[in-house]
Amino acid sequence: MSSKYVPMFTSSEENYLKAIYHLEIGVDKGVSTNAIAEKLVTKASSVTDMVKKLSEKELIIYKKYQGVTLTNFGKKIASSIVRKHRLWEVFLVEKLNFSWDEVHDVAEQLEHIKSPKLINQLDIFLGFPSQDPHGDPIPDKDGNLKVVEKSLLSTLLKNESGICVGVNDSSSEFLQFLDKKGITLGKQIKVLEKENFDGSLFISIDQKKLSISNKIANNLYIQKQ
Amino acid sequence: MSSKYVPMFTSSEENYLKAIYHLEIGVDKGVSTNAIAEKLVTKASSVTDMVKKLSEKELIIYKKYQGVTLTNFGKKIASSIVRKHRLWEVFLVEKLNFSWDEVHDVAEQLEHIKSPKLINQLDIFLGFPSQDPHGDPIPDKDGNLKVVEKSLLSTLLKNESGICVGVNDSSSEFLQFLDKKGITLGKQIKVLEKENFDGSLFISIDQKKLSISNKIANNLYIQKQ
DNA sequence: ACATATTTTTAGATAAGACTAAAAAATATA
DNA sequence: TATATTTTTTAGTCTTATCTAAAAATATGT
Ligand SMILES: [Mn+2]
Ligand SMILES: [Mn+2]
Ligand SMILES: [Mn+2]
Ligand SMILES: [Mn+2]
Repeated sequence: MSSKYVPMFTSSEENYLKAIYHLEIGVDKGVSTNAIAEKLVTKASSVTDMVKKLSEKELIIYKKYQGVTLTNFGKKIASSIVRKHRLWEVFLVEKLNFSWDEVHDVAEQLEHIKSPKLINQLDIFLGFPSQDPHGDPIPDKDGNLKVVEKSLLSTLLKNESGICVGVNDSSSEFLQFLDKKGITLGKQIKVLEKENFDGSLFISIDQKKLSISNKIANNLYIQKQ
Repeated sequence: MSSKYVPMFTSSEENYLKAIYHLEIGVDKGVSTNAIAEKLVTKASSVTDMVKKLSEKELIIYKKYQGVTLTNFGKKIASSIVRKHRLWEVFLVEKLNFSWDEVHDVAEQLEHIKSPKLINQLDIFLGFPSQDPHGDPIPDKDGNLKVVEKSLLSTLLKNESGICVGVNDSSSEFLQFLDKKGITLGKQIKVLEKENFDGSLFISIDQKKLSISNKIANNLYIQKQ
């Protein structure tokens, strides 16, 4: 009888790994203590303590004052947490009738449940979704992401159009704002006018026309057509 | 990522409340420190500490050396944890293809997820089940249990029969043993012979006949016919 | 280059929840 | 009733994860 060694980490350790995972995307330097502290709404001194522990466990590379980087091992753990988070979000929306602005806080709890079988079966039950309700990709078991081509709505020019495929900000305020305007994933958006002085857009979606600020356009991902 | 959910009670507090809830069923005295310690696989001194805290929060009545009793408030919290535990067990078996001997440990984790909407929607999704996979009743939102008439198989006499409706021991060893013998909830069992000297039974289930020990018969609930 | 500002680390404290060992109270037994 | 045993509580320690305040290192600006 062979039993596989499954490393156990505390929820706190997992949250730090996930924060570092998100923060190191697209940057080549180490992730700073302050950046982690800000993301986790904690103090820099707490981060220093935890970062020493994670380094001890070979989950991250840490040298004093140099910031941190995930090791391959750390990446594996972090992406498995992200995978769980996003699969649970799909479950909540698809099966339990949650709206996309209600799922995040619950998923923050569910992502720490330890059971390989649970997450495998959930994946099967949901039909192997590749994206969560916010259009973010769900890592596979090996941590690989299916990268989808997407651009910010703000990069569209006048008379160009695209399909709404994701959000940059997934705060419930922003998501509820989008709901109010009838902007949901999958919908087509066409830019009818673009104001130079403030970057605001006049767009059409469904049969409706509306204007949206530059801030909105900077937080909405579309797939160009 | 930045939202900090402040739970009303910690997982540890909830586990103590649940343990007391189960231990005080059918007894009129306070639940002893040692009984709680044994149930939670911890030390009596730890129990004393926690019991003081729960008493402070008016979840239990505690007087030194007298054992503890849940207050109505404590009962409400405890039964809501049991409700969550059992609903999650149903979910795992009905939707995720877990077998009844695999669900308990995962449900021990899931029962501490804080989200009233989650548990309401889960209840709807599962079709308002009244029992968990082990035949145990699921408390409603107010903590009320639908009491079902049931007896131990060992109380059946020769030539009497009944429907298998629950287990007294839900350890995975016992449940796997039942699986191996083809004994699952809903099946009819008839007592063909009853040995006086050791209490063992010779029974029929489906088309098969088999003998089971008194220990088994003492851990299986049936509804008499 | 050097003073200033910012970032990061250290030192020490706190709180929750567990433990061990020993004291105190309750219970059982002779 | 006196003694022995068991149960429960207390006292003190440990670990994890936080915090504040202060020191040290790094980055910035003139
Ligand atoms: Mn989320
Ligand atoms: Mn998401
Ligand atoms: Mn259970
Ligand atoms: Mn059960």
